[in-house]
Amino acid sequence: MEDMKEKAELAASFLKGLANKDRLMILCELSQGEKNVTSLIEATGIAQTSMSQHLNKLKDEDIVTFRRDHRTLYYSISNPHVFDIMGTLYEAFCKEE
Amino acid sequence: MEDMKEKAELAASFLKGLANKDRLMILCELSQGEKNVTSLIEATGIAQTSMSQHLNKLKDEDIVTFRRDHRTLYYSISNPHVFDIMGTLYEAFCKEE
DNA sequence: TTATGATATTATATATTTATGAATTAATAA
DNA sequence: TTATTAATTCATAAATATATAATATCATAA
Repeated sequence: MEDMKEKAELAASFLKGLANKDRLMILCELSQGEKNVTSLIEATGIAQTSMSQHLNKLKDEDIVTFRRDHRTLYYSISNPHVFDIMGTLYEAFCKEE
Repeated sequence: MEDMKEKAELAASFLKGLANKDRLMILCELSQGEKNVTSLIEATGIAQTSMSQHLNKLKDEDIVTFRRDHRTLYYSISNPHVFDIMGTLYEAFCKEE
């Protein structure tokens, strides 16, 4: 009851992490494996400051994580449920018949 | 390429339709079958004006539809992909171990 | 050290979303 | 007709999200 409201709030917050064109494009890239920030910028055309902010939001929602190698940060998807959602979105919007 | 941006925009818009605590609670109710507005209000505690606006947004995104029976409007989920997403959210946030 | 490359943070303007009160429509019963 | 029930629409304030420019940090190479 109240429990359900809490769950709904958590779930909504998670979905808000995904519900943005740029962040979906980032996740689409990351679904192929880890990528560093510069290559994400090149692949998507998203501005550097904006990329940082989007990655930060994805981190806040525990959707992605990263590791550092020298100067370079490699990001990757850390929440397996994201793959399910991406799969559904692919079915719904990217499949031609 | 550009194609992907369009798809990402559509998908983001769809997710935004879902990414709200109140709308998830509404969809949770509707996942059991069609419900009229008054019973949705009773079940969720969402204010009447707010309920109307949320239902309208869900309609805009083609997530729900409705039929009228006399004075009463019965809403139901019209997009089957919503069930997939709800299933993933259930796995991620509502399953205790 | 200093310069450079890779990325994050801060500030801020703009746009979008959400909440709420007041008024409105649509259907039916009295 | 008029009143009532069921629901929507409109207006607007408050909260959040997004975009962008400027600055800062951190690691490394010269």
